[in-house]
Amino acid sequence: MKPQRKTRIQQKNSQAILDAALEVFSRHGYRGSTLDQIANEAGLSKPNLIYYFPSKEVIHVTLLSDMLETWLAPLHSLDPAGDPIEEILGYVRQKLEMSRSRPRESRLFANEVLQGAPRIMEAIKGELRDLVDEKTAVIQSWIDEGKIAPLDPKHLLFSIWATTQHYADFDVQVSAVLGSGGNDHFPEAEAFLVDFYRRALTPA
Amino acid sequence: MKPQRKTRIQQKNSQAILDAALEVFSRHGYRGSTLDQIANEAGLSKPNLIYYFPSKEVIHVTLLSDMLETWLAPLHSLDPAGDPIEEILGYVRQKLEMSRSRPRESRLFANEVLQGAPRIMEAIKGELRDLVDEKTAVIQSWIDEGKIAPLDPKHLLFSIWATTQHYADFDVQVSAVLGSGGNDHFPEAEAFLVDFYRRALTPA
DNA sequence: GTCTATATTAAGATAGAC
DNA sequence: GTCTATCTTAATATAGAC
Repeated sequence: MKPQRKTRIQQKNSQAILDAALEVFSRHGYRGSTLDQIANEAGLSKPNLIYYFPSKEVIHVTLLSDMLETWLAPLHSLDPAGDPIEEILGYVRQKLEMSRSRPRESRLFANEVLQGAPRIMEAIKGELRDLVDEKTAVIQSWIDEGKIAPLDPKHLLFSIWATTQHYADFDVQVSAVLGSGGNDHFPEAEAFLVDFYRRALTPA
Repeated sequence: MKPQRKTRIQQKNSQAILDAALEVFSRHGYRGSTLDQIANEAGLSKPNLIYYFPSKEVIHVTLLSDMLETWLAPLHSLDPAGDPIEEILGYVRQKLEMSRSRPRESRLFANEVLQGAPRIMEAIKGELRDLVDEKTAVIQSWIDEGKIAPLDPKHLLFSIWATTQHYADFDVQVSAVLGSGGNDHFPEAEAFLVDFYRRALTPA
């Protein structure tokens, strides 16, 4: 047998570690998380965990890098040739869907930015900022053509990030305020946000 | 001299500790913060800090309790007898002003909720939820009278919390994306949010 | 009221047997 | 590849001198 880059068991364990680390880091932040918790969650011993990743920091950076592409994908897909209002509403829907399907990634990112983004500032000032510049230019052109209301495009994006990620990052507060047990609040959140943004964006 | 409840020096040191703790907890979360950091920031020795507060947890809970009243004040002041749109826009302005003047409190709260709100869930399910129920009933009555657009009142509040607190909690990302050095982005944030909510809330 | 010194626990990481 | 045992450092907290 030729040597493989990773055996099946290594693939499985690496994945289990990253999944466990996402669970722990997303709730407790970097410094609030321990290798013991991660190893426990992954069903591995602490030294075995260190066999796969050389340090706590490497696990954290791996998670952040892995998620970045996924995180930016919805904004990438904003189509300059599409219908302006529907494009933006589609972006809102996709971002909310990310909060629904990947709440841990959202909280991981929120924790990192709250703490001053020490491990991800480079990407924020690079990739993210470039993409925002590109897409806000598109939104500005829609405004100039009178196709959507004249609202500052960058602050419009901030509002979309804030309102959609809120349902992942502040989930315990949302559930506590809405009551009604373990209900899924995303359908009514989507109905609200789509209606809300359509009203705000439709030109007078 | 009669004994005082607290000498002047005790008042000063207690305050210095709480201020330092707010600085540290708001950036690193509960478990990510250390008494060393707090003592250092307060200009006191670690044992001296423990002389004033019996434990790390007590300091944290004190901060959370102290801020809660301040935090809910803007929503308390929403006046059922006022002009509906102006009342809600006033609430948006007050919440944004809180993000500007008290970003550390905002981040402290965000950290706590992100981590599942272990130390504040009681207040969220009690005081906060009761107040939200009271004020969303007011907003619903405005909707029923056709004075504002028919948008789910609770999700409307979530959106206001999310968009205004975003400028405190994600400040490093906002600054990185907007660029332009150490500029104060709050004036343009206020202009955006007021315009945005006025459009969304004005009945068709 | 404040300090130095230290007890105690837990965290990140390593050594070496199997 | 995985484990037990352990090293090292740092964290919360306490004891006791001043």
